[in-house]
Amino acid sequence: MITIKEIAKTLNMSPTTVSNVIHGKTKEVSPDTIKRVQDFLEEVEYVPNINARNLAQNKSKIIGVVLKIRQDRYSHIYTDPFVAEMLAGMEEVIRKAGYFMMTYISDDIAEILNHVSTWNVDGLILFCMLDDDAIRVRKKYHKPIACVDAYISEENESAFGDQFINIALDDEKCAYEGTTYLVKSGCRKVAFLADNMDGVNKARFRGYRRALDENGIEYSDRDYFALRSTKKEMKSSMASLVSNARRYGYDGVFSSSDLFAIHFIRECFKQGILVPEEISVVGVDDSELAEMYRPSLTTMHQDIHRKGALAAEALIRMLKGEKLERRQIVLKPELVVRESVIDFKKQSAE
Amino acid sequence: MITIKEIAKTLNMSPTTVSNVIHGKTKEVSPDTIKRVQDFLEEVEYVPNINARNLAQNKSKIIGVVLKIRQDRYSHIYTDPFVAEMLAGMEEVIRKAGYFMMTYISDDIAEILNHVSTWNVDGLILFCMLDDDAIRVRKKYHKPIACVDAYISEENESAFGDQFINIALDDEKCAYEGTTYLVKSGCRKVAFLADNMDGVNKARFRGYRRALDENGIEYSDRDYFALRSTKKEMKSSMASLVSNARRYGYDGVFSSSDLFAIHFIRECFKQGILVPEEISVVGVDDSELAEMYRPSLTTMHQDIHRKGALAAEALIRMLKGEKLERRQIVLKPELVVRESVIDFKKQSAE
DNA sequence: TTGAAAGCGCTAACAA
DNA sequence: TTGTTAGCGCTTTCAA
Repeated sequence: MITIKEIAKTLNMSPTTVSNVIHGKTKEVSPDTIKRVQDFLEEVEYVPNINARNLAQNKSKIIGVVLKIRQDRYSHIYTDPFVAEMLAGMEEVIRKAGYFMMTYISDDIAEILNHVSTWNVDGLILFCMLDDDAIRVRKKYHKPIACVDAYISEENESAFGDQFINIALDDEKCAYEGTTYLVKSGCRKVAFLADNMDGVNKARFRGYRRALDENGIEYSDRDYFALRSTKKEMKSSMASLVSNARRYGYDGVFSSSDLFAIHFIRECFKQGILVPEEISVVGVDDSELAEMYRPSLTTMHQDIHRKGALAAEALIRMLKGEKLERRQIVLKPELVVRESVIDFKKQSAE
Repeated sequence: MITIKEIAKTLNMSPTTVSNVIHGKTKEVSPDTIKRVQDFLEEVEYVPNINARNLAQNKSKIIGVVLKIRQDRYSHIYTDPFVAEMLAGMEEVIRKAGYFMMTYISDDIAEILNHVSTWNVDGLILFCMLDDDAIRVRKKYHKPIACVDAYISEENESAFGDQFINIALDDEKCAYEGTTYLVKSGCRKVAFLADNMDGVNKARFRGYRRALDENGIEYSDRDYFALRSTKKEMKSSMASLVSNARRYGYDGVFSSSDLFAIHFIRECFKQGILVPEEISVVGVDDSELAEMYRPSLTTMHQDIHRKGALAAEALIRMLKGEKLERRQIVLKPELVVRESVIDFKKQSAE
């Protein structure tokens, strides 16, 4: 690889001039030299050494995407359709803006911080982070941060300063509408399926409860179908949830993700329970799976690709020094009716 | 961020000593100084500046994963379950070996080479590359390369030198066994579904043809179901393939991927054709979708995760200076019987 | 309009 | 056992 210094020597000029031409700081360079340099650069196929550049400029052009996740989860995080679609959205934006995406998977904040600071990462996208974790990152990392689906409590809001944005979904509404749809379709005993009660699911649970309340349906603790989603336990856990659903006569399930919804339905068929005839299911996400599956999933659509893209775009705007108007963008979910919820009219016609 | 020089000054010693301790070159350092340095490093939470290190050592600790792909494909490459699983396999190995993974998506070899050389990438994993493209990369890039699913012709073999390995599947056998299974199950008119005829699919097509030949089934050009898999055309293309299948009385399809198989089946149901009762389908990959779908897919299993991991492992061994015994690793596919092929016994019992 | 030179943080060859 | 120093390739300030 040829260096600027060598080029300068061959062309009989100083490295400064060459560097200036490369960076288009061309106001004070004669058209003649510009041409000479540019031609030569092409001829020798000059490629800058990013390490040197980063060192000199104290930056990296890297955007770190941090996926904090328990290592024993059912699927590797890349194969989760939601994550994949989100990453896809980010990747495109980041690449087109001339940055590089570096994903980092870990459940250890210290490790993450370490990584981020050795690479001198210019900006961070945090996914699946809880309050305190995000704060720990912010305390040590003073460049722009974009979160996806974070739940930041009021008291902590201020700690984040203005180099910060959160892209979220209106989770309460999401579950409220999904559950309401189930009830309106005739379900009387509706479960809430999720594998944790963190920020996102806590909000969804609230929405679910509100829908029950407003329709005069009583909630009992048994209605929360707590899935164990580790590699080892996922299958057996799902099996026992489904058999519970049968035993106690559930006729509807609001699932906190399409992925779980599909696993649930699959297990239903295995146990001889028909979906949607005996149990109706509503998912969340409308990931690529939802339309593909059979029965196709009735689900709360969110534009995952856009969510990723928005996070990346906002981050890049911050990197350019722009001030963002908002610290939080909340996307609206939308019900997509497909086949996994019982068709009320059809049913009553029989 | 504190630097080695600063640390040295505070501790009243030279940067070299500090650097030596950091790197465990501790044979020539007194236990006392070692302790002092280590304690201090912890105290100030020293983190090396990778850019500086890379510059000085002329390396990067980055492994580039190049996904060469047409931009207009049906799904973004991250959301392809096969790719996701492969990346997952790579990521784990790369991270645990102390390297960093940087994915790069492009269909422009020049751009890829450019990227690789600015970042001074230590090793490369190439996916979905054709012969000549891989050669173009090799010509400019002289560090270790691992390919996944490349088809290198004999004449080109030598051009790659020994810093090279290819991880492949026995594609001919894969299609041969899948097709044979369809025929043995009673299918008489079997189509071959794929969206291109590149290396992998060419080999699979050969296997498919051989299976037909050996069972005395004649092949006609119409039996190749050429799917158009761009975003715009995928759906309509699949629809017309399925209606063709019905018109000409196909009773079996060997699909070059699970993903396409599922889309095919989905479209069958849309058009009122039953799978497997009227058409049997065999896929390839056994990606996470296969088991999840309904009917679950009978498919040629390959260990995708392992494929990714193997590529990464081989690459890392090359980076460590080991000589590999083989230039090519060929994985064996294995038939996994599920629900998408007609059950012969059941059928004849009726 | 162009050039000289210092410095980014780290490593490594060599000297002490 | 420890220290000095040059240099990795690029940017940038300041001088010419």
